[in-house]
Amino acid sequence: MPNAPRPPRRVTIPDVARHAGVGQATAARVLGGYGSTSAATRERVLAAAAELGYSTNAVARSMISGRTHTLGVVVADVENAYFARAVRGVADVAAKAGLQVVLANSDEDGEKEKAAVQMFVERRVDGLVVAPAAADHEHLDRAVSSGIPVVLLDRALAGADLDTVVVDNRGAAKAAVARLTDDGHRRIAVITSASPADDGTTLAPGADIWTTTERLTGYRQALRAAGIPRSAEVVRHTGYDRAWARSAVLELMTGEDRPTALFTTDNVATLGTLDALLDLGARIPADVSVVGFDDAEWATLIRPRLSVVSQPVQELGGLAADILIRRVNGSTARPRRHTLRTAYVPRESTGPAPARVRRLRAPRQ
Amino acid sequence: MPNAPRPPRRVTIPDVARHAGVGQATAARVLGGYGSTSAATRERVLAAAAELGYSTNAVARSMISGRTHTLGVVVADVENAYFARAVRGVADVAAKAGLQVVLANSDEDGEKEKAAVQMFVERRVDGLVVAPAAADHEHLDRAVSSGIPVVLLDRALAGADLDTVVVDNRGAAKAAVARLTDDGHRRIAVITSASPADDGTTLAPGADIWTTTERLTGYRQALRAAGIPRSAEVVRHTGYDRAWARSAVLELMTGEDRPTALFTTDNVATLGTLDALLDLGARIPADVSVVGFDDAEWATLIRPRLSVVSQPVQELGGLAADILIRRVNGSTARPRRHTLRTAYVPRESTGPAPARVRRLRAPRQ
DNA sequence: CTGTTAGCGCCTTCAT
DNA sequence: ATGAAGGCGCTAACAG
Repeated sequence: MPNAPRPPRRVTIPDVARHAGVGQATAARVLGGYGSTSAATRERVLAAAAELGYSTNAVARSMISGRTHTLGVVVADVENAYFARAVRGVADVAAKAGLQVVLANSDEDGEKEKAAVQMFVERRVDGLVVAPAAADHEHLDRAVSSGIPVVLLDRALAGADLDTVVVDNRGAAKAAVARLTDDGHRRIAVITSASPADDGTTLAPGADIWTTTERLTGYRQALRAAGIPRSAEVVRHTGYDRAWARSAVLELMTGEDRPTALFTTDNVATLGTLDALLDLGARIPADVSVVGFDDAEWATLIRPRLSVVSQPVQELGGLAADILIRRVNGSTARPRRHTLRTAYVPRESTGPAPARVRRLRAPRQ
Repeated sequence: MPNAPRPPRRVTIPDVARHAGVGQATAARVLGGYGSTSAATRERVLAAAAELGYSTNAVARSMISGRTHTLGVVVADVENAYFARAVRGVADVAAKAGLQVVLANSDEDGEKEKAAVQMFVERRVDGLVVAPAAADHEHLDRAVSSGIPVVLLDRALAGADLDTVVVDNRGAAKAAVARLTDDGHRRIAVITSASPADDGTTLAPGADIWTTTERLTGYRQALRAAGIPRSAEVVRHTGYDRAWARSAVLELMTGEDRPTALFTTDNVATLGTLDALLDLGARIPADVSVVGFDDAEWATLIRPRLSVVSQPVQELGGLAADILIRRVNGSTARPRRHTLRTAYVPRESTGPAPARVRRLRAPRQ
């Protein structure tokens, strides 16, 4: 990196003070909006400031106040609609409190997450929202003990004494799958994305699991409640990749004893699953029912419209910001888990199990 | 707001120095990674720092260097996939240069944008990426003259002497519509979203227009080139709202002399358009061809797959960050416009104009 | 190689 | 109501 030249010197309070012919402290008082000053001097100072083009130096102010009016946010990837919405939720609430949001993408990489948290601590953000990718939480605890409150978003972390904002993934999944069993489905598969670091057969050791694990647990509970044996469970981990999900479903649906219902735990899996079903010429829901986790703008675009479990993503982000702001303002309430409600949104992709399971043939392709 | 308590005092360099039994400057040299120190003292300082849990105060450092290692980004809305991708592009390049990204959403509101820019200037960000919503650029010029380089993203601003990263909207639109005329379409409509502040009939006065205007111009040029008279132009402004776009298309397609091809200038318009077409039972492309601007994950999910004009959104963001970094490092090149290439992606939603225009009936609904 | 000493721009006593 | 002086935590000269 070429040695960056330092920026030009900006107009400072002493400059304004001199120009206005008042003391430095006086100028500071009117420009900082504190203390008391006579209307007359205020005018002169303001005029001088305008004339010189003065602009507050928030860095210097932070130096003294110890607050940066900034919230750090670590998510896997802002490009992911889920995180984009969550970030928006954080940003909106933050903005109302005069805080800005600094963003970091972890790409589900624990090391990147730790590096980001470290930076945020050094930058003295006022609070931190983290959708954890790393399985441990030492780095987060360190942030907290150095005075920066942390809120976990979307995913809980075992053993972490941190505020956590999540949905009841297990219950939501269980309820969704229960609809399927109620409709007579006995052979129900789960299609789920694992972390990209993963080899596709087992889940990566990481926190992103928590969400997935919970949803899988909910699925199992629903099957159990319907009297379906463990041996009838069908789980496909596909890696966080649409094409991968597609081929997994292609294989699954053209095999023996294929499922009559598919539950996808995230939108990447859903997209790949639908790709496969479309290519197979499967009729939804006549041949196979599909339920996705998380709503999406295209869920109502496709025909049949996709039934989903929707979560209040923006609210999750907003609540995280809220909690942080409260802590910044001195709250010392015990950290706790906040669980927001999901909603099962029945649309057209789910229906009764077919009386006869039609055989699906792989596309020429 | 409750008066925020100031944060606890953190471990500082003097603390570490004392603990290590060295002078303050020595400790600073080790911890700041500059100057030279003996291996022995370095060890002691590092040990002391680790023991006390020292962490650099980037705020104090910024105070001196004048750099915050931060880029401000103002977009309409991170929730919008387009901006999410652009932000990601900026963040990736920024991260490689050790910069973080601070985010602000303008919601296409010029005032919000100005407030955000103002904040960024006060915070002394090292550079600013703005997808302008405001039509004027005084606030941006002020940022520049106060030493903060600005890059315009996605939208140019008339008369602004700023680096600008865009695509050739006009050319791309013209090329896409030309495909339609080549396919024999003579009645081609444009469906376009205007700013939400708008009443739906005219475009709001703002910069977001630039993109739209250019695309409309391209559309007109293509028609003209195909010998289609101005009187045959069909333009529907729908407000930035999917349902609105849907009803506009519903009305348009059930009326007299309906179009045989639709060109949508953004994804909200595309979504609403497809909603309408689906509800009308229109066969695509037999009854009507559709071309969208901007690719999307669902463009290949629907059948027929959607033909689109795709733009390198991440690259746009990355280039913006690049330019900024170069300027931070001292470049004084004249600001210029950088135009990235788009690609027309033919898929299945476009085809020859129908020989006989089938009448479409409004759905019972 | 190391320690001392000024500030960076602002807020904050403390006097006046 | 206003001014003078000290310090937030760090870097940068300058000596030694």
